[in-house]
Amino acid sequence: MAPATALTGDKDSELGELADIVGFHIRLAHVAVYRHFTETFCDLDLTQKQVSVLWLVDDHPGISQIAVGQRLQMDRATTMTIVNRLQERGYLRRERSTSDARKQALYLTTEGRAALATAKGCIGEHEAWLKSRFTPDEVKKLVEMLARIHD
Amino acid sequence: MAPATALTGDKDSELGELADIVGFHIRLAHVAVYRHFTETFCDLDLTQKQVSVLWLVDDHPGISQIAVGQRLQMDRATTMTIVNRLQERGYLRRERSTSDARKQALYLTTEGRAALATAKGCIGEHEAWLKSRFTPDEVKKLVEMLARIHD
DNA sequence: CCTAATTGTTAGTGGAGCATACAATCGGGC
DNA sequence: GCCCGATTGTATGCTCCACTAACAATTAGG
Repeated sequence: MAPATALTGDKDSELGELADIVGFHIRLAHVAVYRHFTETFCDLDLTQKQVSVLWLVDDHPGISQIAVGQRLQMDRATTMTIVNRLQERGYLRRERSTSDARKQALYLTTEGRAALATAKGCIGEHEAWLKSRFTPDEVKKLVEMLARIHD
Repeated sequence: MAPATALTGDKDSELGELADIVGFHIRLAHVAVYRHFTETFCDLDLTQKQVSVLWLVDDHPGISQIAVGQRLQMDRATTMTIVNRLQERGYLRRERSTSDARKQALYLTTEGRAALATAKGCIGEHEAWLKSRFTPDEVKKLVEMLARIHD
């Protein structure tokens, strides 16, 4: 091997041993997806997490904060800050649950539903960009393997 | 469907439509990996990024900051903060490159090499935890697909 | 030689994750 | 029915990561 700095950037992936680490590739893939997401969503000013929360609340009206956190792998404090932000922007509202007064029931506002609808359109493009790298079978396999990691 | 809150958390993945979004699974998998990483690395007090940088510098002594950033998908500012931290902790040092005075050449210190060696051991466990979900063929396929995303 | 591009640096902003502590509420055992 | 532990939400404060914008030094090319 060349002693040092034989890497004037002609190839893009001079990763060395690091290329064998699965977790490393997951992190890089996540960063790449995150970057593309924010680029295609600059006009909406919503993050992945925020859209996920809106989506989940839309699918499960009256869901509690803790349940949102569990499904999205966030602790209570993190969920709080995101819900706070979305509430400040008028996208969702809290109501104390009638069945369990400890819980907050979350609902989308009309504005929240509108924002989510727009976001879903953008996510369509985003997903197309992502899926263009794979056959439908590969997509299925990839999702299944990723689910094995986060479940 | 039940009108609201039929979700008392008996199943873990009541994700609804969200389950069809590839980017969403990547994010969840990343969070799960990140969490496990930090748990097994609490004694070392190094983050994934920091270890990646140490590893990369070890593989490519004299590498420039910009090259590190390119390979790890970070911009210059982010690379700066990480290199600063590692330098403050005495794990690497900067030298102005002789061939191009704009560049900083990065080298690990003895302490940095020791820290990296320890980190690699922990990463071994971490990777084993991750790979235990898959056959060797699946690991290969997964890495290959992730690389298609971040390249 | 002058201009444009590259690299590093600084400063500031915001999102996200985590730990801790506290209050309100619920549930089960007695 | 009452107390105690568990659950849920809330507030505070910290760290890390990613980004932008500006600026200085250096290099490369016309």
